[in-house]
Amino acid sequence: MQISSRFTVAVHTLLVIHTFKDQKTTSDFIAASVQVNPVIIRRTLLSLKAAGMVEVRAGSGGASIVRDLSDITLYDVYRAVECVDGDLFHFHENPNPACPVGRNIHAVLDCHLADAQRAMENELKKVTLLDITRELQTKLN
Amino acid sequence: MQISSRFTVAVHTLLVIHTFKDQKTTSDFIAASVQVNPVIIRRTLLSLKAAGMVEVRAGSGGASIVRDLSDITLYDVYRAVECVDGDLFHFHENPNPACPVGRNIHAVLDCHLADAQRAMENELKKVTLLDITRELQTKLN
DNA sequence: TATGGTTGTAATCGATAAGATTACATCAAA
DNA sequence: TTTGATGTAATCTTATCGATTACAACCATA
Repeated sequence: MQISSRFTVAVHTLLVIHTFKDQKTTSDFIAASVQVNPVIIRRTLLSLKAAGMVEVRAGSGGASIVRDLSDITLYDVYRAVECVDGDLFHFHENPNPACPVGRNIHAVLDCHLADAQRAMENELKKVTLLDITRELQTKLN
Repeated sequence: MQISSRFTVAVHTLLVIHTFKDQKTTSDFIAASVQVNPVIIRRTLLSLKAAGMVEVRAGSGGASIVRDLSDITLYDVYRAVECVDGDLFHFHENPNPACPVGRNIHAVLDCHLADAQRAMENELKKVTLLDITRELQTKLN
């Protein structure tokens, strides 16, 4: 199983808003670049808005980024749109407490899973949208 | 979306086989500890066998670990049972090449996603089954 | 203020994947 | 040969994602 594309869609969305900040970046416009349904983009924007990253103009249309790009990490975007209830690894629900292994499996495994998840998240925290937009600019030249 | 429970089920399975190595660890026996259907355990064992970690006695029943515990990392188990085609993050399929963002989104994002995935996997590589069994033994005392 | 384009949001659909379960052929040892 | 396991296919349920349709609410502007 994979982490859903909501994350990459959200990053793409933010990059479009930034790149075309002089135009009206409607959900249809963004959807044309991402090539997903506009409703997906609207839902993505709702999540990003809830996280305080963008503002969306209902009625007139368009979205803008309202936080400094250097203050938005990939991790922030990941958390804003991904439905992770906190745990990356799904644990089987009912290990048998009557068994010494079942009774202790969580105690011996949880910390290692948390370490792995944290390592992944820390990597995402290292990269800001500013970094990404600069890399994008380099590609465009 | 989460990584499936196949991974934690597989680790649990290996721990049961090791902990009860003096008994006949059938799929029913293991399933009773994990509390999943025995067929799930049999499929898990098939994967672990394909990865050269266990041998399973068809007919007579039971499974054994056939590699040194210090030579089996959590990452090995993860790869053996998890259907990851390689990528942890699912990328939206068709970014629009006619858009400067769509055309370059992979170029600017892929390496960061790979870094994050690698960081997670490296953490899993640090932990061996020997470590886990020792921690389990500590809990049991 | 009437219009038209846009957002917010619900509802439905199809696809995919996981795990549960049933069934049974195959196998190996007693 | 009987008995208890494994190997494996098939089916079912459930959950989630993304696509899609539909429409009310919204707002700038003509």
